[in-house]
Amino acid sequence: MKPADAIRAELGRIARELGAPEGTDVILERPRDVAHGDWATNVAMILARPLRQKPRDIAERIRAQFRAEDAGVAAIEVAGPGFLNFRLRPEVIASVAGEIIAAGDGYGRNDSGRGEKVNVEFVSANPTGPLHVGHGRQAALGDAIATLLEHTGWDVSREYYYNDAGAQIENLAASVRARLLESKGQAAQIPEGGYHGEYIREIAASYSGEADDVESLRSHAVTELRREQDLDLAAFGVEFDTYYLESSLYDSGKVDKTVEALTRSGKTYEHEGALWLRTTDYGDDKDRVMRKSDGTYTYFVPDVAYHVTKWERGFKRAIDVQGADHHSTATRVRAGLQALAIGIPEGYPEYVLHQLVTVTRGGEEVKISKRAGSYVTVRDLIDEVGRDAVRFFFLMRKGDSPLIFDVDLARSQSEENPVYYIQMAHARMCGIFRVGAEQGISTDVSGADLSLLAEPEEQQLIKALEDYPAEVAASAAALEPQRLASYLLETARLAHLWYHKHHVLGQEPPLMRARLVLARAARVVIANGLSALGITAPERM
RNA sequence: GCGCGCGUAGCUCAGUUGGAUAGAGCGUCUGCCUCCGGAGCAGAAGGUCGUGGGUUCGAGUCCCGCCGCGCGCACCA
Repeated sequence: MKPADAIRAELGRIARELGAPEGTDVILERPRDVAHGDWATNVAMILARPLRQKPRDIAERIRAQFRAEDAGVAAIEVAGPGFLNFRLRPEVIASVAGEIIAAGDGYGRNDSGRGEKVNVEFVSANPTGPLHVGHGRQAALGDAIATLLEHTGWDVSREYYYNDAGAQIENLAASVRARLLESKGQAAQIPEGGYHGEYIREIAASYSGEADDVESLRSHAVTELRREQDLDLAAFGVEFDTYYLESSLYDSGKVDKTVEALTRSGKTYEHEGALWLRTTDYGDDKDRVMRKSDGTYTYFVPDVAYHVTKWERGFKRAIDVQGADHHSTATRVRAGLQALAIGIPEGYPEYVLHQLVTVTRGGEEVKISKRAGSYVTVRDLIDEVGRDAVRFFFLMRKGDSPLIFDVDLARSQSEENPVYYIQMAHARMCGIFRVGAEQGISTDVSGADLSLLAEPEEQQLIKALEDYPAEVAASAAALEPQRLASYLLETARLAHLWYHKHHVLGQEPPLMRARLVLARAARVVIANGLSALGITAPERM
């Protein structure tokens, strides 16, 4: 049993004896200030009202009844308005390092998802051009969220939705056709809303069919762009389980079926030749058109049909990662799903929205790339700063904030660059074992006496390592990878600090063995954390 | 105008779902370091958490108003 669990159990026992109401949560917190001990609880303050006693009096009674010895507690103090602060015996703290090594790659995982299916949809770029930086942020976010869910026991399916039907694809085909004709010396113009990037010329050049065969031209263009996007994703190290084509929703009649079902629900009406859905019944600020007066559907109808398939495919939970410029779709899609009244919960799907990305170089905003013309591609970034740095930079800020991607910082191989700082901490821990092996030192740590890990830097580092599973759980539950990123930065800082202050190799064998355990435990946590974020943990830099 | 989001150190941002004296990096200043990798370390200065109310033992965190910024407001996607 971990020290914290022992304390929690003992507090629970006493709380019951004092007559605490059923279901009283005993929460242990890591105090911000180390002067407040290793663990603290506010349970006495929580109990003050139901027990009708002063918080400090309750705290005193808990302290008196606490079996400190059994729980590995060295001292308990009552502080402030009624906090109970616990100080553990150093060897009890140190013992955690051994458990971390034993758990290895599995350290930090839990099964709170109970193996239930969850669908995580992200990127979902239209096949009309290379992926841009916003897609990169989505790819990093979506993939990390998916991995975090896997680490917490969910059966995750990564899904990519291709909007391969509709007006923009026609524009794409028309744009390629214009470049094709142009290359043959004929006058042609890219249509309004068409695509102007260099890649359109490349697609035109690789097309061998007739310019007037629009069907063939369109399919060629989509194929080429899907291939290109696949290469971008491969370079980023993102793999999807499913690619879902919008066109298949039309082909299979699912769109028509959805419209019929919505019409039957009585939530629609005809107005000025169009078919409307009463999305205002579900919190929208105005009703939305489903079928335009020209007979075609607006985009959100296939979106609703698409999400119905997620539900029917057995995903009781679905998460959509999207740019914040799409936030209005959330209300509409949910409204459509509710109107169908087929048992889909109100908050389905969950949305993780992220703000825009600005790329800067030399303090100036970068706006264009060679191939795409009007925007920076994710490939530009990966080529320039590497996959790991791109991923980390996209994950270190919460999605709610706009993100400034500083290319110079991401490239720099110094401690100013957070991803290098963390990877370096990992490499250093590995370096100890590498150098040890070179010097012929046995790095066998069996039977190490961990009570020798008593230096303040060691105790602090171990406590941080002990917090890793809770950080993973919190990060996954909130769908916020940046929490884990912050945690890793702090843990790397503590690892660097320890490394510089205390040597491992060259110490008396018992102390060295204990410190080797700590070095390995730190390595395990940093490696597991980086892996949860989709970032590699090199053994040397 | 309406909806969503965001205002925390000079800059870039964290902030353990409501806890104790609000933190980190960069920058600035003062020192240190022959080392398992100097891609280093110790310390200092720096704050009315946009603003005004409210909720309660306690608010950066929750609620309301106001100010500022971003995004969205099509029978586009």
